[in-house]
Amino acid sequence: MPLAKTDTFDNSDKQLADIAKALSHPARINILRILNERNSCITGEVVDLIPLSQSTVSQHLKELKRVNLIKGEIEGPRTSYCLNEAMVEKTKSAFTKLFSTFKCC
Amino acid sequence: MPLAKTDTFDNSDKQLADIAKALSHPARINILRILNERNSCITGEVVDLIPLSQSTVSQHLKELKRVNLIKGEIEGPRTSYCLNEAMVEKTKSAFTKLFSTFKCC
DNA sequence: ATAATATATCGTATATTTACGATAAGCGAT
DNA sequence: ATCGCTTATCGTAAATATACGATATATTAT
Repeated sequence: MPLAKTDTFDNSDKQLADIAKALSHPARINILRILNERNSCITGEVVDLIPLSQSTVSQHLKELKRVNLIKGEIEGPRTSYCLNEAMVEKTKSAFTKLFSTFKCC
Repeated sequence: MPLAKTDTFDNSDKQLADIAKALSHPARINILRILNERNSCITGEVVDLIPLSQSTVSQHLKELKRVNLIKGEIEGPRTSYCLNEAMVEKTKSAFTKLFSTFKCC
């Protein structure tokens, strides 16, 4: 974003757009699905399941953590990730709310 | 996306990620709301309501059109845009389905 | 024909994203 | 103390995204 006229947009739209951004890569949706199935997962397990390098997967995890969709807990030498259920639900609500404003929905 | 290992991801996840990308800018969410309220709108009206230049707004419209969330119809010298209701509903369903797979939702 | 209007596209600058390998930092075991 | 393992971060390259002004194109009106 070169210039920041962006400040004039509605705040909740900015938040929703930001979460949409976090969901805008198939690897990250994949990661959410994995964490949902396994309840929790260390980085290495995610890396084994995603066809991307360790460092790239780590970046995707970081992005999901940035928007709070997942939580990471350090357990000795590893990090255990899991869904942040509260945020997942909040996100679901936010999308539901957006679509409910559309006449056709 | 420098390299294209992306081909190994689930196809519907790739589609959903792509739509999420289209929703990942507040201006574009704003445009969807505007088109919903007014049923249809020419480019110029959208430009007047969005704090961005004409060319930038045109790009955002193009991105929304790329994923089929909106339709554009040329009407003489103008272009009239409206929501693609079928796609809006499909998108709603896709998100609903995604979130319904999460245990917490 | 020409002028005015509307809008998409071009050219361009900057920022961000995505990807990777390499490195650093932390922990546990030896 | 050192080694091995795990993972985050650094450095970097390439691709995309975002923004703008300028321009091209098409249509309507004069």
